Amino acid sequence: MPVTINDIAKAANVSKATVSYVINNKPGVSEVTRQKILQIMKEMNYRPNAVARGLAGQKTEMLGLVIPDITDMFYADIIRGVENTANRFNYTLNLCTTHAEPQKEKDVVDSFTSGRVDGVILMTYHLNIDYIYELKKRGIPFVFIDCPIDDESIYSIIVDNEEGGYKATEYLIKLGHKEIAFIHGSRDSWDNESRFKGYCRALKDYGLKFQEEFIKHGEFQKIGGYQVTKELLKLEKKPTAIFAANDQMALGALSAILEAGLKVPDDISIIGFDDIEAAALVDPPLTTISQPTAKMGQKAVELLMDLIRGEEPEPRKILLKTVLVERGSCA
Amino acid sequence: MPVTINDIAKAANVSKATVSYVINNKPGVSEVTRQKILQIMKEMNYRPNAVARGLAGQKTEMLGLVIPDITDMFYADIIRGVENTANRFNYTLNLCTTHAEPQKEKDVVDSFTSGRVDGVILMTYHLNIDYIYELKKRGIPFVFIDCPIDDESIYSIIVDNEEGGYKATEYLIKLGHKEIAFIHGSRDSWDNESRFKGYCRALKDYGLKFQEEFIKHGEFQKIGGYQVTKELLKLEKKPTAIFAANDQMALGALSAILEAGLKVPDDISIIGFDDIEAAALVDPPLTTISQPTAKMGQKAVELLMDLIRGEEPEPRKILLKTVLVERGSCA
DNA sequence: TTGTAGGCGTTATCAC
DNA sequence: GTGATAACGCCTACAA
Repeated sequence: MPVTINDIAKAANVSKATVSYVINNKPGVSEVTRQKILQIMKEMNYRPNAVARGLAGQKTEMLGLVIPDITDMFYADIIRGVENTANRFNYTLNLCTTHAEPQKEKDVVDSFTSGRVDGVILMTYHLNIDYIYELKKRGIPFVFIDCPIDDESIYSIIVDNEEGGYKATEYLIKLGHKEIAFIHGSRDSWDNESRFKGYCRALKDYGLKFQEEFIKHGEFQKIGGYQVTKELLKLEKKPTAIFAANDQMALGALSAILEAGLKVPDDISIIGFDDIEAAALVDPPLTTISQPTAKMGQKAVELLMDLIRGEEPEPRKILLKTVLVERGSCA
Repeated sequence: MPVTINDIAKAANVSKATVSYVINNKPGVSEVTRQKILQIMKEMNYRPNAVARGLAGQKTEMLGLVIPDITDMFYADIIRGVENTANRFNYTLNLCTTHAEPQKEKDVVDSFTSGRVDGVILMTYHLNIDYIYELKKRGIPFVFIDCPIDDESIYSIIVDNEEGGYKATEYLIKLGHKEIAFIHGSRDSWDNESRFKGYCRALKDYGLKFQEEFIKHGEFQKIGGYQVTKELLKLEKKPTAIFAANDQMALGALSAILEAGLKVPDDISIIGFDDIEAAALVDPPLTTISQPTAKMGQKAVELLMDLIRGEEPEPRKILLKTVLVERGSCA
């Protein structure tokens, strides 16, 4: 049986109210009693019960984080950003992974709307707008990262994927490339679409023609990138550069090219997206577009904290820029 | 203001006790009232407050996880194992990272001993035996993973690092190597010491002599592995194989060797430890010793659940074996 | 400056 | 079967 505020009060010969005051160091307690109580708390090794405080004070100092997968570096970096920032606010993290399963996403979010946490950061792919409106009614603050839904009222942190796609393509164009292939990720992915839009816009801005045969689909998988690159290499007019919508596919493309006896970047340039850890380790190291993962986590928490404090921060969308990481796979 | 059990009770014209019974589907409620209450709960979109349940029932259905770093693949895999298993028990995860800082480790553990969680899984490097005994008095169940302290009374999951070190060395020996270098990790690391012991034991068992000049220190860092390998390559009698105490250092060693114009594994073989993601991606892919990360997480949770249930499981130490992952860096 | 008492939302122990 | 009512440990008016 852990020691409670009552035990302290008895031992110190005061009421629990007084003890409570010193716990939360509020004014209105004489220095003598305060010191005495402090002393006794230390002696008895007292630590306030967080659950009881949560009930009484209506806040748990915990925040929920819903994320697809911890073992994916991209998410791991976000989580770290979230945790570090949460700690700054004396908040602790309740983590749930969904593996991007629709049902799991709902279950997890439901479990967070039971008073367990003061607010939730969401990274989900399948929650639809109705559900999210439902969520708003539950009265718990939440912030999306990369929200797949375009609704002005939802607080969210957004990465400017289109600008990233544009930047990648422009980089290749400025390097002198005119025949640039694009490897799509998942068809229904918002991120992927934006990157593709950036690609198209860059081509257009620089007066390059869009070539249907250079557009492939790799489903965000390494193997996908590998396979479609093989197809690309069979074309009579091969591309001189490949922009893959994520690094995994770029890595796949890289293997395919090397396997065909060609050199990167001498024969073909490759640029990826995400800047996963492996990107720096392959040979040649992969040039890519890096997402500001730590900042995404940080901004999400800061926004959420404002909401928890009852503020209504504006704007509701925070747009973060990507950055080009030049390594050795483009020339 | 979320709807409470009282609101439901009023709406259904019963007492909250009755509502509570149906929430926890306990017997002793007529089918009619049960259905009626269920109906109303759904209509009013009621969900029980987890914090209040925690206070009343003395359990939070959450467990704490103290770990150095999420962005390290090794830990990430462990976390995943923990989370999956915790979910099976309907438990959710409260995650805290320490970055292996001594003070942070203490703070975090302290914060978990405030009733916030039902039990804690610890992966720490600096908590000393006194503190741990202190912890036991607090009455909260805890399980260590890779406990750095050798005390029979502490519950912990242990990886047989020595056997892993032995296995790696033996593998090289059987490949015909006689000049095997060893790159140490951190000097004060328990894991590292065990791996080194395994290395020494294997040399001895196979009648190979221990050569001081082949023993280097890389501090578990890639750059460290790189630097000491450069030194190794300057020796008049170079080693024919290198066993690095972790993959990061092995990767560093790999770069150093390739940079020197030598081939792996033709000129020098390399074996690592941990099987991080990058190990499979480099060229040549790294042969390494893999730790059973998912199982470590799983076993830790299972053990902890027994403790939470008030059992006293034996034995208190669970020893897990490593596995050799043969790839292309040894010949 | 300190104490009393009510409340936070549940669970659990009794009676009825 | 169902309903009061007392915990659970803390916070916070309000009173003294």
